[in-house]
Amino acid sequence: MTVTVRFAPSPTGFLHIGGARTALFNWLFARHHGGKFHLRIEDTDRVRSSEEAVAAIIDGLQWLGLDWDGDIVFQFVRAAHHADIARQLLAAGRAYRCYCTPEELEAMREQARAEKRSMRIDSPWRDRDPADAPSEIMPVIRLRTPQDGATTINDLVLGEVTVANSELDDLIILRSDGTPTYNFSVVVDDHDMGITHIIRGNEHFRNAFRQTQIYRALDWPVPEFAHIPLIHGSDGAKMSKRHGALGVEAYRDMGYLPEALRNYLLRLGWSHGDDEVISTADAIRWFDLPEVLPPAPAEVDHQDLLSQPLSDFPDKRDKHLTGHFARSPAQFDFAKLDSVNAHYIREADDARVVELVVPRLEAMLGHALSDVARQRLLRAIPELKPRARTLVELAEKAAFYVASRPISPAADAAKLLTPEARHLLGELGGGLTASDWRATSLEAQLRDFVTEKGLKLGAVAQPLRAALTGSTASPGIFEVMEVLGRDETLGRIADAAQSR
RNA sequence: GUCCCCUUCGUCUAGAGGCCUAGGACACCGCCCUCUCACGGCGGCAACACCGGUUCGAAUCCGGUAGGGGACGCCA
Repeated sequence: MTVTVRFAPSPTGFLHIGGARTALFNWLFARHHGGKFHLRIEDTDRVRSSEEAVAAIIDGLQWLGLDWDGDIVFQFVRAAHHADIARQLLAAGRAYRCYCTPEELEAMREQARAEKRSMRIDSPWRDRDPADAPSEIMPVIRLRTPQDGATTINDLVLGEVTVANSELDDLIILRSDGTPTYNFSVVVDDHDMGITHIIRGNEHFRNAFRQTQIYRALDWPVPEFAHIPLIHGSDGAKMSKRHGALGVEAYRDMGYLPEALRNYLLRLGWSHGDDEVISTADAIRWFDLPEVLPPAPAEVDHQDLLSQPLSDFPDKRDKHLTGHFARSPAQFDFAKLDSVNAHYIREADDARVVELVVPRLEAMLGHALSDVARQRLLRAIPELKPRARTLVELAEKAAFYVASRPISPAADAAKLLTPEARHLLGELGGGLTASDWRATSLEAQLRDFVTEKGLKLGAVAQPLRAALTGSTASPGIFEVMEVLGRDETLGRIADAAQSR
């Protein structure tokens, strides 16, 4: 049986960070097993769903590099099919029509709360004669769930969990308007799509029990469940669209690289020993869920098993083979994301970083960058990369390279340009004659200059930095001069020397 | 309130009864490198929620307490 998983967001907004991680885990699991990763849009809520949200989800997945297999399944178009299945359950006596009004249901919940009971609904129509049905009320269809016993789920992350059936009420599978409900549509779609493993956020854990009961009513095999711990905000509460969660495009705008976000998200609730930086290839190699071993059949030939080499039985607990899931929620931490991002910026290809930074610079400057400016950027990038944690920072620190003369120094840099310093710069400008204009030659010249003057290097380098970059912090000043080139460097020095 | 889950440095985590004087990463602090800022290197601060039990031995197994979270819709 080939592993088949799905990511099933509802298109009611952007692809938020929790959804992105769920998609990542499903994608990794499918790729690890050479299986299928499907995308299903759960758009049955016609009021809250939107085309824009679908586009945002697709855009977000593509940016993250999470490619799905086959066509996107839209749940809404399958509603008639879902309703048919629900009516089959009704015909088979495994579901029934319930004529309770919303007011009656609310009263039942109130009473349950007052009696400190679980807030479940006991519909009187479960056993009532349908002939008593009030003609003016359109009924819903409820699943006739077992009232005794318990339902057990062997969750691949949480382990075996049992809930008494008395805690689970007869859930509605078809609304009074004839449309199927979420839990029911999900089961039918997952079955039809051949989903073998359902990996999703822990907020769905309770649904696993209700969905299990639907599978059983339908006599369909129940897939494996894996409920992953939620991501919490810094306040310790669940991140949701209405509570602090941002769309992946917000992270893109904040200057994070997709591979950095993937790496960070992967490490939230999942680990592989002490590994922090994990390539996508390694992630695919290591990401797995524990096997659920079927009960050993009595006729297994143990002697035969013993004769096989041990290597045929990889120990899934071996940390080099598989990672490990946390069972408790993890707090999102921008500081760590920054650090991971900084690492991937340093690793990134220079030309790629330029392409990512140019639009940001153009937005800052308000005009398109010239070819000269782009060339300068490309040469500056190696010095810029270790100084930026995000592309936003990188753009800010790169701006002086492409700014046009005269540049305006920041306040603290302007302070360095004292009359004495300006005089010194004027002298220096005339003496910079390095023919190759390389950092090493320029450094040699400058060092000669300060020695001659009986100064320390910093006494000239800092005013020079202010003149060339407009800042007190920048890449090495000789590298800056090289990248800027002779004309621009001498021009900026002259600007500063003559400034007042 | 009911049900379920969870609890190791501030945060993400390693840990599978003796390898633990509890390891790594981020953040923070100090030192080194140094023309500034970074990067890098070295060092430091810092945690097994609590109480019992099992055991020669418990972060690890069991029970309880406390705390946190999730779910309790004709939403998904």
